[in-house]
Amino acid sequence: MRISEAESIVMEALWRHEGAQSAEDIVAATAAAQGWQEATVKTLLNRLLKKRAIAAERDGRRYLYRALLKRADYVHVESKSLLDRLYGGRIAPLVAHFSERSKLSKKDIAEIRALIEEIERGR
Amino acid sequence: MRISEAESIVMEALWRHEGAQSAEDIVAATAAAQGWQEATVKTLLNRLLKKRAIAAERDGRRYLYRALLKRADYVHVESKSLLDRLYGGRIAPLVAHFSERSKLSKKDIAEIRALIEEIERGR
DNA sequence: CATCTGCGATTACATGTGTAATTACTATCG
DNA sequence: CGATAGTAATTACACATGTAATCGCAGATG
Repeated sequence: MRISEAESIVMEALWRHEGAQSAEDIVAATAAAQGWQEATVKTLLNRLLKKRAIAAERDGRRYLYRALLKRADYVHVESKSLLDRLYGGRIAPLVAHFSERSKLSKKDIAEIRALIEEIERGR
Repeated sequence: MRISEAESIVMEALWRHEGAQSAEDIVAATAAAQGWQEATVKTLLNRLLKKRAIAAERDGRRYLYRALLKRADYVHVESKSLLDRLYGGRIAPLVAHFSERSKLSKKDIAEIRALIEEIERGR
């Protein structure tokens, strides 16, 4: 089941906190920044419920929502899809692309180098 | 202007060849693999024309189509969007993600290492 | 108890997208 | 010249998505 762009904004808000959150919390965390009305957030929450990406448990008069879909899983699916579609499924061409295009910063390069070394050290 | 998933398949077919191609060529290059009818490809070509992502020049009774949008630009927009949405705009976390998740192959690692070294050598 | 109020549930509506079928036009062939 | 065939243009239609407004119900309040 696909998560749309707008829905993913709501998911991010849920992922940012461990525990379950009320609709009000989610609205507070997203509406202003996105220029959304509360109703919009409610709709998105309902669609995510339909998609089983989140769960709701009653808490008195209201519901508390929490993510069922894990961020890492979502991130992986999205990333892999992009890598497959645009870079033949390999990561090096992506790095190469950014190195030519956006010019990687010193920091980016140092980070990647450190990562690679760490991976290689770990066999 | 956004290029949809299906439309991008057509763009890829156009990008694969330098010169302009006929609708028939594009159909041959995509329809079977996607399980599309010819009409579907025609629709996509027209939508891409509307979006100014491609251009058509008359060639006798038919048209020859060619990409206006450059693949590198498309790839960049898509990649940057993903990086921004999921990895805080930095590339190292993406590499880290795949190193944990998909397990990078020896070849991937060697490629990335070579890239980094090349970049660093080039200052 | 009658009402208000805060939430969730339902409904709305325009646009985008996937996927075609149908229509219309224009060379070409008999 | 009229029929045919290959193309492109127009129309179709269901479902997804962005973005809300409205409805309805269960407690809180006077």
